[in-house]
Amino acid sequence: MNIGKASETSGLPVKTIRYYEEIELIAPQRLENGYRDFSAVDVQDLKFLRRARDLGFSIDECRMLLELQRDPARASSQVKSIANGKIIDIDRQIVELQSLRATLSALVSECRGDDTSECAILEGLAH
Amino acid sequence: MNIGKASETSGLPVKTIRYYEEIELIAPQRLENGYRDFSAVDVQDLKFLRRARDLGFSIDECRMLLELQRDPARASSQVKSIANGKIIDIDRQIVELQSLRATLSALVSECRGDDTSECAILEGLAH
DNA sequence: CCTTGACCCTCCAGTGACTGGAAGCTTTAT
DNA sequence: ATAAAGCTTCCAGTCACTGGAGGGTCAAGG
Repeated sequence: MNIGKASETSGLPVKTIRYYEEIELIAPQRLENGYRDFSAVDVQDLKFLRRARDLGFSIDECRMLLELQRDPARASSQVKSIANGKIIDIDRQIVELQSLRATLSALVSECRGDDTSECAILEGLAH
Repeated sequence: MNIGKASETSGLPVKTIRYYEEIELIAPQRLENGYRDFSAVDVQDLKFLRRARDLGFSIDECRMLLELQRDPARASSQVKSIANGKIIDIDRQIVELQSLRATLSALVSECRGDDTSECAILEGLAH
């Protein structure tokens, strides 16, 4: 299967797939004409990568997860701890965003938002 | 005031301040020896930038906000609409993160996390 | 057989918002 | 006089792609 089809099947852009090869996440075979030739396993890996990226795992985390997936002697506890770390990250991000939202929202509610120049938001930022 | 003091007073790293000059967010004077010389207004602007960045505004948004701050004929409605746009962005991000968290959390709860290789998380990603 | 268009290839540059480091001034303190 | 700290510019790297130039390959239609 060449790269266009692999892209369509995996849902990853062609450019991204080439990039993943460059950083050695995947290593598809090459045909005599130089075209990449994706096996069923390669395409599986691409799908795996897409889902893991969508879930917020970094490329390095994806690399670890992929290695674990390929390792028959893995312990599921290793995978679980990576995933738990990610959940903690996400929770931290959510808390931070909620705090930003509260601050912004307070500023906005104090700003009249008319055609005069007085503005509580700018004042709040200049503080 | 030279850059080290401006950094200390504004809370922005020296490198960041130089970068802000490069992208023309600020334009401090220069002394005869080539050193940047920050006025009180420059330092105010730096503080403003730090707070706005902390609140999640992009550099381009900060540029708009700074221009509005400097413009005595501004309408507070312009500022308010930028801030409201940012709140909408933040809400979108929060929703997305919550959804990721739910998915991850469901996978994690199905994974035994022991020393066996069977792992619901990897299976979920491979799907 | 030729052409057209859709693929594929590599390589280079740019994104956002910095950050690190090298190489070389100037100033300050001892 | 010298050493340390602070300043300057310029170049490269970060993360995870993305866009484009320039060129080779392949399948279908005339």
